[in-house]
Amino acid sequence: MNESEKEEKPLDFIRSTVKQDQEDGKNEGRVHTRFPPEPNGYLHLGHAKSICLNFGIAEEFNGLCNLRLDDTNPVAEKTEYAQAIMDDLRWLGFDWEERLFHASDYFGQLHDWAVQLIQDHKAFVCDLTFEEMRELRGNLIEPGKESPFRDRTVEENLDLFQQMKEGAFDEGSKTLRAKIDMSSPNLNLRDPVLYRILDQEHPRTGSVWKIYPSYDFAHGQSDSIEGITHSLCTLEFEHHRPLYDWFCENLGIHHPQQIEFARLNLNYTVMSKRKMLRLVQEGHVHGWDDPRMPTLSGMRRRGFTAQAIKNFCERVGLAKRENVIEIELLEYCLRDDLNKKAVRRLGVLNPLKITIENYPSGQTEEVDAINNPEDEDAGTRKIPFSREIFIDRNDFMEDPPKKYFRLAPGKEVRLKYAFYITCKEVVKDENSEVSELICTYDPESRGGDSPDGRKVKGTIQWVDARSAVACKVNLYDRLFSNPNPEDGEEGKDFVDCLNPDSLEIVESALVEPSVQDFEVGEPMQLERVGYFCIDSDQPEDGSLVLNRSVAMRDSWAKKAKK
RNA sequence: AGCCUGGUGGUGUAAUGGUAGCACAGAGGUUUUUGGUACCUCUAGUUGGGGUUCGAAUCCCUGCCGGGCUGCCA
Repeated sequence: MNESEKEEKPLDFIRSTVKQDQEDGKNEGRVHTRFPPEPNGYLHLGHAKSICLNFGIAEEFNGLCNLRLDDTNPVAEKTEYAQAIMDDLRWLGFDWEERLFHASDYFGQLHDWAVQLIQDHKAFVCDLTFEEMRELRGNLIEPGKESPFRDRTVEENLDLFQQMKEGAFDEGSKTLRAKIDMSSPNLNLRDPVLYRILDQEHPRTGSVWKIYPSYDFAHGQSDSIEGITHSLCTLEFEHHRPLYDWFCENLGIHHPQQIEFARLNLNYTVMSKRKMLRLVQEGHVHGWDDPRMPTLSGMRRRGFTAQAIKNFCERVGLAKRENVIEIELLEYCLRDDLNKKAVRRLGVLNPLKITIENYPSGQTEEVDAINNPEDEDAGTRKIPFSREIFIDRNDFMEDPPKKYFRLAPGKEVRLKYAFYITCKEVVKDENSEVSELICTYDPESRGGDSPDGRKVKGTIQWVDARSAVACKVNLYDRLFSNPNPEDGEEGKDFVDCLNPDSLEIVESALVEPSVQDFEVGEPMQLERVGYFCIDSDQPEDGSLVLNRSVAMRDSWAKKAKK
């Protein structure tokens, strides 16, 4: 991309702000963002949008982006998740260099700031129970009432807070709260909790802390400590911004700018960690990396490329309005990337045997096949061909409709890269199912052209019977049958919208021999069928399992449906 | 109900007072040894009503609709 093209591309509202700030010399022209996941689950496509935004902006504006694990709640957080987060980020291709941080790195500083607020008469220790606090908070239309403990002396607060820290009190018996405004229309400002007592081992700090800061008390300050300039988050934090600002101002520390954007929603799926956790725990899917999951690990296993995901994140755009992206855009991005990258192979999902009666039995030859018509550098390969082959059942019809270009009694088709064949006879089994086709071939048509120049409209894929490799294939479809499982009809749970056919297993497909040489996850296109890769979970007997990443576009199927 | 926030083709996103554009989806076509890809054409939009203005998606007023907010989650 040259400079003028860069100029012309319109900036989203966040980039416009960042650009303006940089030009105005705000933060000395520095741009520093961060990606702050909580290690309580796996990263998903929604996170990818945020990742691309934060790392993308840092790169575009000559800045930096930190990775910060927001580990303020040891109840739900695990190192397993932290590890997976880093694996996924690296796979996507982003590098935080030496800037891996944890909110827990700042527990000491956060504690000192809490003490500072107490000394400034801006925070107090509260003995209210969970229920009492909720009652006094008021509601959407009525102001709250102040806690009876709000006027404790600084000394008393300091002493109590110290004891909280030392573990003198039971979990839930006391909190440290900010003194802001119990009548604020923004409920987050009604004396929010800064610290709660949690009798919980922390994955990083062990048992040294008995109290843990809340999100509101940790996030902005963590940003501040790291010198973040633009703190980008999703819309649901909009109501927290006044609090974010309040802490930075009242503590007198560097004040990053929080900017909110709309999170990503995709139809036919769910995009919340909580819901995904349920899918995993209740066994609706086979784990966080189930290829039907919108997690990055699931998508990777399914055969998505990092590039396809990044392209998608760029195309979905960025704004403040709620959005639901159509899953077709995701599929488009995958096909678009794979079309350029994936080498082509031949395979049949549903084999139908063909005997070529005029081909000498016992003879085998090799035909040349192009590895990728979109990439000359991918070269060619040889595929074995002989008297007995298999084609896909979909490519034969005994009684074909008009404009059906594939094989039918008396019709001629081209076997890709090989010969023209003509169907002479249909053999049926005892159930009158088609069990085999007897065909003839045209020896002159080797390579797929005949010297007489006759037109053969249909070209189909095939495999040689003797050398083909059997494999199992997982065909994945959308996880939900409802476009918006997140808010189905009333009383309807999102798991009721699960698509019962989201996984179709083909037990005995046949592929050309070289497919065995692929590595796990390496993309291939089975011509005319779709994009596939070898599953990461391979059976111990050495047999092959393929995952379908996405089917080819199929305009014939669309037409035939009408 | 109160507060906050948002409304541009089916979906998403541009245009910030001057020709409503792009992508995906949909329809049709050309090319093709993948009914793929590529290419071409078409369909389709400013939430309603007032106002300001030579001129409004854009500014003002008002209605309507969507989303968020009453965790010691993040």
